[in-house]
Amino acid sequence: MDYSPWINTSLDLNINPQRPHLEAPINGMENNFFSLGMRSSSPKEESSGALVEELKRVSAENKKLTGMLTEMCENYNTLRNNLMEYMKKNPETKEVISSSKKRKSDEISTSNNNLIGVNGNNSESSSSDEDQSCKKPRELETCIKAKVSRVYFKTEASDSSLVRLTLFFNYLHIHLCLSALVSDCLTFFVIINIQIVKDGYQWRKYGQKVTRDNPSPRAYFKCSFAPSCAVKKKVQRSVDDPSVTVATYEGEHNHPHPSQMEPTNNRCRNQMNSVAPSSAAAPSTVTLDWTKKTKCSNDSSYKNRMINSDSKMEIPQILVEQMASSLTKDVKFRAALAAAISGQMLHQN
DNA sequence: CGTCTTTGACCCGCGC
DNA sequence: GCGCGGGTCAAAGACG
Repeated sequence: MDYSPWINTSLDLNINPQRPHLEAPINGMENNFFSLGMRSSSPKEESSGALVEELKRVSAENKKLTGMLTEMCENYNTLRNNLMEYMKKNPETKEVISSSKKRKSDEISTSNNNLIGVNGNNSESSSSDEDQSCKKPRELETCIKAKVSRVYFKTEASDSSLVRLTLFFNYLHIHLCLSALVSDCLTFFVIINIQIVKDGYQWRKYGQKVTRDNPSPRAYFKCSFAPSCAVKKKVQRSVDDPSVTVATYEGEHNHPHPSQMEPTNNRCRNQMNSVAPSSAAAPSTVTLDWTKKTKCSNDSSYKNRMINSDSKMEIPQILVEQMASSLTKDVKFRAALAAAISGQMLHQN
């Protein structure tokens, strides 16, 4: 193990490309934690100057990240406002009735929930062939009888299955109770992947088809969380705007939201956290189950906070709460934290 | 080895 | 009746 006093907290944001003192490779976050706790042999005169320099660079990076986060929050607020305006202007979209060429009669009576049309900027762009066919009177009648409901979501096509926010908490000064124990500036570098899963449910892909009016393939999913759940989902990129992915939901779940159920094992938890394969399954990353908040309709307090708060600072506060909660639950984090504390205590003794 | 994804074949409704 | 097109099935392969 490299007991170098230097900790590479850089995020490579080109804030300061020249970092001659950061030559040692970083072998993961645990190493950083352990090296933090074990460092004791370096003269403080040498480390203090470099630490100041590092602190400056890290501060610049943190400033940039703060700007990125602020921009992201602004975009979110803009999108949400657009949605609210659209919902006000087009109240009928809440009750859009769609048709379906159902072959199975049992699917007809599966659901009777409302349909919420969620379209951001171009409300018509994401209209699929289903809702267009609904405009036909005959099929409209069929729709009413069938009470087949659908929920339309508009998502970024950069990730068709989930929106991944990678928040870089550059030097997350976890002082907490440690500030009393740690004499030096204890700096943790934490990369947190927050996966905002679209709905949090568990889906199984059972088909894919290229439709006539859209070159992008349409994927068919079934809810696989409960065998008796007949909810289906279709995911297809918008024909008008390929950068937009449209998910069409059919039916109503006959089981509680997965996030509301306590996972029984790690595998189950992993499946709940990601409905699609995660490409950034770094060993030291912490995955936050964002779905616990974003789709938990029963959590009225959180819902009100999200709806009523237009302040940009509200979201970071929520993020902080979730991060703190997830960090404390993470076994690796606790182990690394304990190692760091014990290392510092040994160092002081 | 179990689970999930892929993909070609098949089924079924609808229009002509 | 036939062809088209959307939706579904299921075997095979991929993956962890």
